[in-house]
Amino acid sequence: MADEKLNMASGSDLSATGNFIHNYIQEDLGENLSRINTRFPPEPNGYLHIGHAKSICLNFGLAKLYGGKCNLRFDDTNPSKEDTEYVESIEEDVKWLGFDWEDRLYFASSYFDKFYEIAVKLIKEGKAFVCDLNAEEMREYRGTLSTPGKNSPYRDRSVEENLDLFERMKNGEFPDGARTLRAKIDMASPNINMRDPVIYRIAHASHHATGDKWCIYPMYDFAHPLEDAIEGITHSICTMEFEDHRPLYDWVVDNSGLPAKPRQIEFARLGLTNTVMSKRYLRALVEDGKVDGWDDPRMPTICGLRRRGYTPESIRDFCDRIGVSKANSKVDSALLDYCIRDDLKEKASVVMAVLDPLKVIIDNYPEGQIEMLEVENNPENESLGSRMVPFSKEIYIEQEDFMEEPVKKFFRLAPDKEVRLKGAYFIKCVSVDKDENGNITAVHCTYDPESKGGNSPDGRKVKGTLHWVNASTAIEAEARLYDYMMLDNADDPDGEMIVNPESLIIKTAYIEPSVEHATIDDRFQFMRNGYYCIDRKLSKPEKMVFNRIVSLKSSFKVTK
RNA sequence: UGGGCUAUCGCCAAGCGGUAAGGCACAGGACUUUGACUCCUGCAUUCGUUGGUUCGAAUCCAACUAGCCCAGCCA
Repeated sequence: MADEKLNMASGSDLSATGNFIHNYIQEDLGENLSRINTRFPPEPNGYLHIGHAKSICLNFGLAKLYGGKCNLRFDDTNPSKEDTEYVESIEEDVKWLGFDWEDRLYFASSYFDKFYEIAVKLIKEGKAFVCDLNAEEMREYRGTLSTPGKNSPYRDRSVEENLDLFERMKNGEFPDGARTLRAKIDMASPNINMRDPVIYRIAHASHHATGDKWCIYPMYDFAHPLEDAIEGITHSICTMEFEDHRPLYDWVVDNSGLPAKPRQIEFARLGLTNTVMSKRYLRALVEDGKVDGWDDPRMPTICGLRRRGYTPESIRDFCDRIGVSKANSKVDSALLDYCIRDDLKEKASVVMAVLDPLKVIIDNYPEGQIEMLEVENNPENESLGSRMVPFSKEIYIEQEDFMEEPVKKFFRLAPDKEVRLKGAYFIKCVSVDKDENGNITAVHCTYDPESKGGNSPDGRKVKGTLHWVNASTAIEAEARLYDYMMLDNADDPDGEMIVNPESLIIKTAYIEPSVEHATIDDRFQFMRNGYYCIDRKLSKPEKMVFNRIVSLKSSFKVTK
């Protein structure tokens, strides 16, 4: 089932062009490869967001499509930033998105011995050296974007001395920053990444997985290609900023002595309107208390989207629709909205809830009577069945569904106008109660007993159908209405982060009693309003809290 | 400014020398016991610009222009 979905999500037609990565893979498959392997390689230093979801869908999707495997690998080569807390949340998120790495859960840190061995090999071959330059000196020697660097004075140490020094680095004889191991490539390269890059640094830090076993750690540029080669990854897919690193990636693979020859392919990161994606800004929002943690329902994090009520299916569908290219881009958040509405429209039961109540008194309805009316749960999906909804003399409708002086083309309730109450009766407005200030306090109607269920035997039509809720039996719950986290494109890196002040509006919702036993993964459409779910963090049986996942579209505009 | 990359509809994005797919958004209309959904219809004589090659160019060549990335002992 989940597999079918995945297959569909990644396009099952092998001849489909899809994107440029498919083209590369198909070329490679035609030549020297019989199958492909990919990997999703997060550093466990933070929470995953929807940009990672794009990469996850891409990597797992490609592997599945071309009959290969996708590994989950933690790129944990920098102990000062990493923590097991993050590996747990990342595993949870990948699983929740619907992907399965089976038994292929790997850690860069489990290859530390192998990396060390290869570093020693490079030293012996005269391809790496221990450098005593400090950070500042190294920067000076590196040159600039437009001027070449110059060789480190330590570049020509003997193999023996390098071997000795490197071992002593490993043994903890030197403090952090005292020395580095560098690849000996070309200080005059126009590509700065090739100017004798550091491949090992000293860091007396405890590693989340290896503890205090090591005090030297490999750099990304050295470790990553080796991780890929060791695991037999054929296509190492990463984001565009690593494009300049590809020559170094290839250099490391070529000089590693490892037989594999993974190919690095870069694609553009996901940008989304009305939000921020960079870890730095997301962290700032959390730390400054501008949002309710990493899982705030406005956040683009996977845990935030999950708490908001997005389904894994909708996120996969989104990732599938946005495509993959090398061009910088920013996808309209309206597409994500579309994806979740599209997924929920046949899955979610439609219930009635009123957020801005206006009391309606049905004058000719028997006092004290409550009758149960059967209403289908989803007109587009009969398999969702039906439920019973209580109805009586006093009900609530939305304030916006009544106008004492209706604007043109207003076909909801107004004096002397007749409308249908969904699944109940036709009602006609006969009078209005007002307080001393002239505010409407209640609307009086009469109902047509013949129209039970919502149709009149005489065949007369009404233009409007309103949702409603019985006043005496409604559940009072909290409704949290969300809007985009950021105003338009307010992610100004230099300015203060301004969260959209209307991104969270809390209201009281009066909901029909059928939602009483709703649990965490239940999702509903509040009729004519939007899709909602239980907030997994805040909702309690005695005081339910619903998150609005996304509103319904509306083409009705009041034109006074 | 050295190197790398990118530029096709408001937003994504196919296209790979034979005469501009698709999705979202938007606008009309039909339908409707959700002003939702669904269904029709419309939405790039034009592919950053300018030249060139060709019977023919978004696709090839040249020169411009604009944007993004790189000078961490981060990933």
